[in-house]
Amino acid sequence: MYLEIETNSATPLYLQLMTQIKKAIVKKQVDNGDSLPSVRALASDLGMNMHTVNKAYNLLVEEGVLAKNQMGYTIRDNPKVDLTTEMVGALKERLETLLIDAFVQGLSLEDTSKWAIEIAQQLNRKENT
Amino acid sequence: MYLEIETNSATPLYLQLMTQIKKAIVKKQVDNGDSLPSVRALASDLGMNMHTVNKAYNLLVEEGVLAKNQMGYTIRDNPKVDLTTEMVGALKERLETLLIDAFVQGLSLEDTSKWAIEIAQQLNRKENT
Amino acid sequence: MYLEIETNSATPLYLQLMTQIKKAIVKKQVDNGDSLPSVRALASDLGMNMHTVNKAYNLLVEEGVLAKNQMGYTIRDNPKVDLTTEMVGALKERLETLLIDAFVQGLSLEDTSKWAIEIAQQLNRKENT
Amino acid sequence: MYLEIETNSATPLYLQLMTQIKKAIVKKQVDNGDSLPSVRALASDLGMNMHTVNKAYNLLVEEGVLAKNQMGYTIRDNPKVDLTTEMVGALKERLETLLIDAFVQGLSLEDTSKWAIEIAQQLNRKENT
DNA sequence: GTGGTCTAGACCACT
DNA sequence: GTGGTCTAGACCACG
Repeated sequence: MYLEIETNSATPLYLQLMTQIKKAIVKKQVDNGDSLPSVRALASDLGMNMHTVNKAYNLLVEEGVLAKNQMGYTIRDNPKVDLTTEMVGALKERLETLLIDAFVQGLSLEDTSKWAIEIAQQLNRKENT
Repeated sequence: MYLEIETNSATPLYLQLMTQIKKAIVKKQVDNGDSLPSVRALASDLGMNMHTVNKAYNLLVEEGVLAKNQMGYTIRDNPKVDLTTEMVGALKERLETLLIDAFVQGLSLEDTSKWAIEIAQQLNRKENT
Repeated sequence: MYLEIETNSATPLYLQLMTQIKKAIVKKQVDNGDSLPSVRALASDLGMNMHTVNKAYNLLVEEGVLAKNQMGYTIRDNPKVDLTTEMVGALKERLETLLIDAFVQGLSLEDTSKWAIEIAQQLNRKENT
Repeated sequence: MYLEIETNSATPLYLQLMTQIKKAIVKKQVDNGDSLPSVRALASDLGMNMHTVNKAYNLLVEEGVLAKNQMGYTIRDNPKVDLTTEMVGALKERLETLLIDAFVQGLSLEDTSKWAIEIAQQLNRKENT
């Protein structure tokens, strides 16, 4: 599992970390039950603060993406928790603002759909690292 | 132009204001050249501070959504001209993380596409308020 | 003398008016001694406030570009007042910040010089309107 | 990096600050990647308010002169990429009004060119402070 | 300790 | 009456 973190980015490190882990799951570079590096190990690997990794892991547990046990954190792929209406609502809202931003710049629904398809294809293309 | 602001929201007021204004443009509730309420007037209307509105207005000018002259701010719906590569890149990145979040929750590309279509239809449905 | 004023511009109207009048002088569309439209007339012509025209005229008198007498304002071309060191200093400062802005964007002295020559040629090309 | 701010100047503090920082970049007193003083530190150094420095920094980020990450602001001297047509247009307009102002005072293109060369030489003369 | 957001209030420039 | 600038001080998010 390769996690790509950009130190020079305005988006918070813990958020980048969260999406990178999710991305690895979506790309099937990790499987259900796989255990993640320890907080300390990953922190030193990525050159970031322990607290930052910890925060990301804990939020992923809340989202149902990771499981926490005595030995550490593991991937929790298939048996996803049921989609709360809140989560769906939040996603739809993000989608709406994204579309508004696109439309106001003169882009069409077709343009963005095309992008979405491209991105989805890239995510389905399994790559090991 | 009805602007819906939620004081108890995690997203900053000025960002909410920006999307609400863009939404009004996309929904064609306002037209090119229409002038916006004065910074201070809107601020007191929405129960927020002048500087917050000011920030939103100025950012919208930078995005090319509003125009500014000596007498205030006006809608600039017309030829947006150059979509910077950065802007497209930023939109694509937002779309990617959105899709990752959706997929990891078990949603499919079809699900999100369906939502996108619904949202786009609502945005095209002209509503006056 | 054609004066081009852009209502939709961030630069103050009185400043636009001042440069337009100076431009007409530089382009020799008006000559020394020519009288200018009255404040009221010009104001209604350009659709702006009397105070605004008045301010522009008075500042041009201060700069030595216009002369004021009982009958109104006249062009004061050739016998320019001596260049105060302040005025030269101000021009040099404007030039410096302009060059800094250009250089920091990756432009060279040659680029800007080329522009300056083009602009100067256009200004020398006498056009009557 | 020495920043020269004049409190008793007609030009706003945040603009002065912006040009001073750009000047330091052009004079190569700072390099790509160097980090800038924190908003609050610089503010107290220069005897101005945090928000004023903040505004200058943020505008410089938009101009592509600074980069922002979680830990603060850094110099971004490198490939500025796309010079927007707007930016070029704005510079040319500033140059035109500057030339008009110069010509109407009896100065020639040669005079101003000479100044430009002097200024450019001074900017190329590396000075550390 | 870093920046981001929001509020409050003052003064100035432009029309 | 419009926005622009500056100050002051508070609270929050990130690392």
